[in-house]
Amino acid sequence: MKDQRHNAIRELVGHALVASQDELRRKLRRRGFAVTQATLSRDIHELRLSKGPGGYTLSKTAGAAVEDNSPPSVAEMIESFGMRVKQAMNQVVLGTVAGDDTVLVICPDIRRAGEVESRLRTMLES
Amino acid sequence: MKDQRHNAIRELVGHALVASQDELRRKLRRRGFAVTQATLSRDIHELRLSKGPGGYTLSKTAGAAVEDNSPPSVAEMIESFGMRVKQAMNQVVLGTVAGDDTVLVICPDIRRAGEVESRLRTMLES
DNA sequence: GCCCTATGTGAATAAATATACAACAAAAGA
DNA sequence: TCTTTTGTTGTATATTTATTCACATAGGGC
Repeated sequence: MKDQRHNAIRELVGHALVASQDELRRKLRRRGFAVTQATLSRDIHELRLSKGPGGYTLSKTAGAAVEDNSPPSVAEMIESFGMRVKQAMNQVVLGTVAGDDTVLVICPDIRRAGEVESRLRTMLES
Repeated sequence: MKDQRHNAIRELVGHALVASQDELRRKLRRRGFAVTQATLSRDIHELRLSKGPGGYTLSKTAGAAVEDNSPPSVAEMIESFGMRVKQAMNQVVLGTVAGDDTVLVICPDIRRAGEVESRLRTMLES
């Protein structure tokens, strides 16, 4: 019975928008499968379905994804502030694209500013 | 801040397994975004993310989820440069103790400078 | 026959997610 | 400036989904 029900679920989510498990339950009942929401929660897990803006769908690829507890990287920070790096004389400017905040790194001399800029670019590329 | 938070969310779900909105909330907090689950529910809807066996993902493509040879963290960088955060009027100063380089964040106004300082401090605390 | 283990299920409930509403702030008009 | 409008967010709560527990059934070995 379970395998048939799984097929019916695949069929349903493939052809119609199914927005919740309770909706799925009602649609299945019309096809002769009378089960509870708890069972459907388990079915959805077994079928590895995804729920998104278009309701439940068969998941395309199971992304492996790794655990991440690390503090934010420089690249992530600069990215999240939407910044770009540019050197001007002895200063390195991290200006926002939208133009709100501007970050200025003031160095003792031009050579040092070049080093800082290069290092920041390296960080951003990595 | 909403756009930047959205970028951070995209970044996070692309690189790490995010299994719930509360987990996402904790990870965002380490990046300086302190918001509630309710806000993340709205963000996820706006970003049209899907939730499946691999946690939240961008709807369009299944993220490749690469191994993480991560760039240096903000905390590490600021720490390694021996910097301290301080707000002065509409500016936030990340000054080196030894006095070589000085980083200046220039904001449109004092309130915004307060936000930036607070966000940087949040990043450093976590 | 009995006992044991697997599996499947529902009811109740825990956990996760969405939303109504109020407060507030920023932007737009007057 | 003051007022209005629009957008963002948190709190509290409603809704939805996952899980725990108990029970039932099917099959295998004795």
